[in-house]
Amino acid sequence: MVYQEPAQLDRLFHALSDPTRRAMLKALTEDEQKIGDLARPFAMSFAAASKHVRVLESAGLVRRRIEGRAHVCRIESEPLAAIEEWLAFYARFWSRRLDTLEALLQAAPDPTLPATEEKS
Amino acid sequence: MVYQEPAQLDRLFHALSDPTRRAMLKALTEDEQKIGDLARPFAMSFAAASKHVRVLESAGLVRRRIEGRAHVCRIESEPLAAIEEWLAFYARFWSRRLDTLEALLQAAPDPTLPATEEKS
DNA sequence: TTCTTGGTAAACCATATGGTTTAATAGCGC
DNA sequence: GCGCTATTAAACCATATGGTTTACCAAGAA
Repeated sequence: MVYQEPAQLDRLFHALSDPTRRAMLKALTEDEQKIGDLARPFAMSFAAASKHVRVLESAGLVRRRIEGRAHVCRIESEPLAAIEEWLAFYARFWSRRLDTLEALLQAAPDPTLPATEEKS
Repeated sequence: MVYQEPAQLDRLFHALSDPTRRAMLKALTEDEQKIGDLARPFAMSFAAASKHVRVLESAGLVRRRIEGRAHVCRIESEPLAAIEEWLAFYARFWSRRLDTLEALLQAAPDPTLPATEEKS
């Protein structure tokens, strides 16, 4: 069960409602990034970017590891499964979905993870 | 293409980040509801509920039809497909997903819609 | 030790959000 | 028209959000 209490969904959706944060998340799919790396692309102060990271962190979407003076961030996409789950309930209310999802299933048996339990 | 400009995703995620609004959305899966119906379950003023509906509406998740003095709301779940699409990119980064999705695909060939184009 | 770098903390600011209450508007029943 | 019902509008309030700036602290480099 990926069930998350409502507050967790709140934080999750809220974290994703900002384009900067979504961009950061995307950047993190490339590789781990230091806070500074994450901040650089954006026209905002370092401190602001740092706050964004914290929001992502508190939504569980980012994990932070401190290495010396650098804070290294890693995407933690597990929480997104909670959204998927939430979405599932509504899936039957739109049509295009089946095509989309099916494509997904075909598409990408995770190339990055060590092929965990992929549909056995 | 369900592509939505970033601002649309912003509005979408933001609309969903509030538990009241998610509850309203869920209520709307049962049937169409007047604003008053939507408001009733919540410990808040009518006006407050009305504002929530507007947020859902501006995210495209609810459509409003005026019938006499009543405003009748209907869920518009199409925009959720945009989230699904956004999520798709990250899907490969978590594992449990495949099981979940597959279950979904089996589960519910939409019982409410007139069997549109279901995977031909 | 001193300087620079990577980052947080704190104070502050403008605007957004979620709520209230009190009008005001429009449609139905009488 | 008169009053009740369904809803919005407007004014207001407290708190949250997204940003800034300035200080501060820890870790490498010189």
